[in-house]
Amino acid sequence: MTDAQFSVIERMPTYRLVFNAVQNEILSGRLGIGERLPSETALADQFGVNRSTVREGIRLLEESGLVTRKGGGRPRVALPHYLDLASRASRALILHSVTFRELWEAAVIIEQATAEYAASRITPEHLERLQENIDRMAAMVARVEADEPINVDDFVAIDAEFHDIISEGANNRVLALAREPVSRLFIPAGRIILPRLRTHRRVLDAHMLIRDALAAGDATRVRDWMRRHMEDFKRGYDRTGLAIDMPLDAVALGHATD
Amino acid sequence: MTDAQFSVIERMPTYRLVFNAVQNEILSGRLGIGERLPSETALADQFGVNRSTVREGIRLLEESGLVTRKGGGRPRVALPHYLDLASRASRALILHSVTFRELWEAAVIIEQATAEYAASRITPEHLERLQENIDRMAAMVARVEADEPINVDDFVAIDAEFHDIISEGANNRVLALAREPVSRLFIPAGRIILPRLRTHRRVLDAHMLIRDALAAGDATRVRDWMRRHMEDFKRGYDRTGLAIDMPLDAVALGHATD
DNA sequence: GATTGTTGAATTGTCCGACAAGTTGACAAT
DNA sequence: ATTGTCAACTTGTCGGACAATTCAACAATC
Repeated sequence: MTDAQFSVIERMPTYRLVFNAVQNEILSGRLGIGERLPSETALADQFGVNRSTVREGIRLLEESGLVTRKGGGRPRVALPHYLDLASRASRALILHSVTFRELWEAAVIIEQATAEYAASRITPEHLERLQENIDRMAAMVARVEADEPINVDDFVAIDAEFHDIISEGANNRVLALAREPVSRLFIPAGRIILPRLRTHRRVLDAHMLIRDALAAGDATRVRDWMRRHMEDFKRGYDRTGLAIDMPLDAVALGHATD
Repeated sequence: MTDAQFSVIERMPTYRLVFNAVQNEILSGRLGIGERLPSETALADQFGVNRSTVREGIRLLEESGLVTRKGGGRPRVALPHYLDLASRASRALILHSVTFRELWEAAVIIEQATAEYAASRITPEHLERLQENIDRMAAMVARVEADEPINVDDFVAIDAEFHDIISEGANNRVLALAREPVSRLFIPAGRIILPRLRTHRRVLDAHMLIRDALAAGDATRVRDWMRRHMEDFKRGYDRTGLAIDMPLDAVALGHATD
């Protein structure tokens, strides 16, 4: 009754073979990071294929991040930065219509853990950058409270930067990778909440409390304030009237084209 | 004294313009998911460029996941699955020489949270799959304890599958995205630990306890057992004598070529 | 009626050859 | 030490070409 099961036959196109071949050279270290790739004609000769085919293979490498073409011209071998993947990840999540609930649940976990690790590892240099960040935000809050207009995007960017600095301070690249796409998706949400509810002062206060706890190296206090900060954000979202289980749809895009 | 600051001039190559143009068509919905891309010649005419140029642009789309060429041939518009990014993410992490400590710290956080959410959301269907998974693992453990040889890769795969099922049960795609690269990097580590320490029985016991707690919907118990399970793993790693702050180097690769 | 051939048009994969624009590196001039 | 010049090399883009596949519609068969 049951038909026999066959595994899919796949005959890769040549340009993909080129891609794999060069990729292996890079991953195995025979082509070092920063080195210039052999010229297209050289590769074409070496592989015994046409230059056009090599070019298509190189495009794959380019998009996969193993090769960058700085400025105008010569492509170099690069090691793809893990955070570069974040933009694609957040794009994929939006296309899959993830909800604010999913986003927030993940964020509250990751941000808390990040902050907690940071408490014992953050350096004076990071604390200084946090202070500088807070100063900038304080200036904007002052303007808001004087009813002067501010640029919402700038405020949100400063907010995001604060959390990014803590992420650096946590000194864990795996966690940073997990955090990045989440953090990016938060930005459009922030853009919606802030101007409607004018929660600027609350954000600033929370940041200062977190900074203090970090400076004191008090992990549980850091964790606790971060949690409250995140819950505040969720309350803000709730109060905008946006349904928490609605997808973060295309509104969130905006700077789609890299 | 200070030189004037100029913003970088960027002149994109044409193939990249093609990439952006088609990408926008897709993201804006004018090109629907599953639809076939216009033919290369059609695109070339439309953009007023050569077919070769269009092809290079399509390679970028291909690698970025917005277009797939099923089996042999015709490219279709696809929405990139977020989990597909994971292989690239783990590759990037390995190239950056992340340490087992970083990996484990992230994993313990994410797995705990995932399991905890799963406690209140997991479906009978998922519980059934967990049971089936446990049965398979039990069979292997029995063979190990009878000193019969087993395939380590199979055991590790079953282990990973157990955690994947829970991740599905947690019903949070953002968390699943964050979890995936971490989970993948754990696999090679598991391959090292298991055969050396023969911890198969311990793993199975932990899985059964977690399954029971999930079935009972007891979030704190789930969380607790998952934490212990993860800590067990770390102890296992410690006892292999591998330094926790050493990078997970190329050993972890192995199936590099997609 | 559903599966299995047939056939012809459309499309992809690959190749070749060509050329303008730009980059690189060496060397000369200021 | 910066600036100018020049030749060799590369990349980006173009045009045309052809075999191999895939697709869709239709015919044939059980």
